[in-house]
Amino acid sequence: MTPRTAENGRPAIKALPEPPDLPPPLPEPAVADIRLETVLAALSDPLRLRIVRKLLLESEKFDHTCGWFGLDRPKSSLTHHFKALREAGITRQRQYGLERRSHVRIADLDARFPGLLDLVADWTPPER
Amino acid sequence: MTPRTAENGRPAIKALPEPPDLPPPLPEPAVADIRLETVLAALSDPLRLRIVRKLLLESEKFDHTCGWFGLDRPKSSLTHHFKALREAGITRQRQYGLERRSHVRIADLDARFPGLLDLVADWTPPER
DNA sequence: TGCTATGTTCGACTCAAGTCGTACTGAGTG
DNA sequence: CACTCAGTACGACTTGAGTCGAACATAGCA
Repeated sequence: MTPRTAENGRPAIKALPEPPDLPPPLPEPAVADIRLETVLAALSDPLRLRIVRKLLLESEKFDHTCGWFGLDRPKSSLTHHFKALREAGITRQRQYGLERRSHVRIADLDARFPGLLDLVADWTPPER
Repeated sequence: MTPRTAENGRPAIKALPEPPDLPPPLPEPAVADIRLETVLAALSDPLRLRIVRKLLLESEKFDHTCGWFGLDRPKSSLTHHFKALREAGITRQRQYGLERRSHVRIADLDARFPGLLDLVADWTPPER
């Protein structure tokens, strides 16, 4: 594992290479249009913080469906939160048949807001 | 000016030494109790982002009154926002006679969320 | 004593966000 | 074709945040 920050010993957060031919991403802001206010607002919700953190720390394959997260909420709520993350520029979503899979736009966010994703990865959810 | 981060050339953001005898701070969370969700929510408002950024970049004396910011809002709105910043653990406020002066808890925030204040300092307000 | 200046407190209003149920869509499968 | 499964779309509800005006509090000063 290549560490994300050389100083600490935390596991790496690494952008996975994108396979060549993929379904096009759902509508999302361009890198230059990602706004700090919007990103912070999107990340101020504990559920979305959990989603992004889990994507950062536990991603195995290229991207993951809503169901992979094991969130105990109705589907309509999940749609809401995943849409918020995508429209803020935090995640990218692609349609694979029926499934809509998400991953974090690591390179884009690192370029725009260096260090931000480390804070998310280090976050600990509030107990109970 | 000692740079906050050695790599870039941005002006320093430095915690100023606290004079020995000061009025006690208004109620605020302890360092360990500062929550990322809360901080991000507090910073997701453009006006508060402006306040913190201005404190980081233009602070000259130890701390500043509400009026120093030159914000064109009624006083009750300012009270609301400064309280939100203080209760999130971002700023510290002290009462000097009639005035309530604020400064950013730089050391505390750096310890808890390294890099976060750099993002605020680098932020550019939306035009118009 | 009164005036001014700084800022709080309260309550009202508006609006956005989170929450969810229900109905729908569209791909895969038998 | 009928069925299931992943997820969207829509609308309703509730809550909390931002907005502000008006009234109040208090330190300093003339």
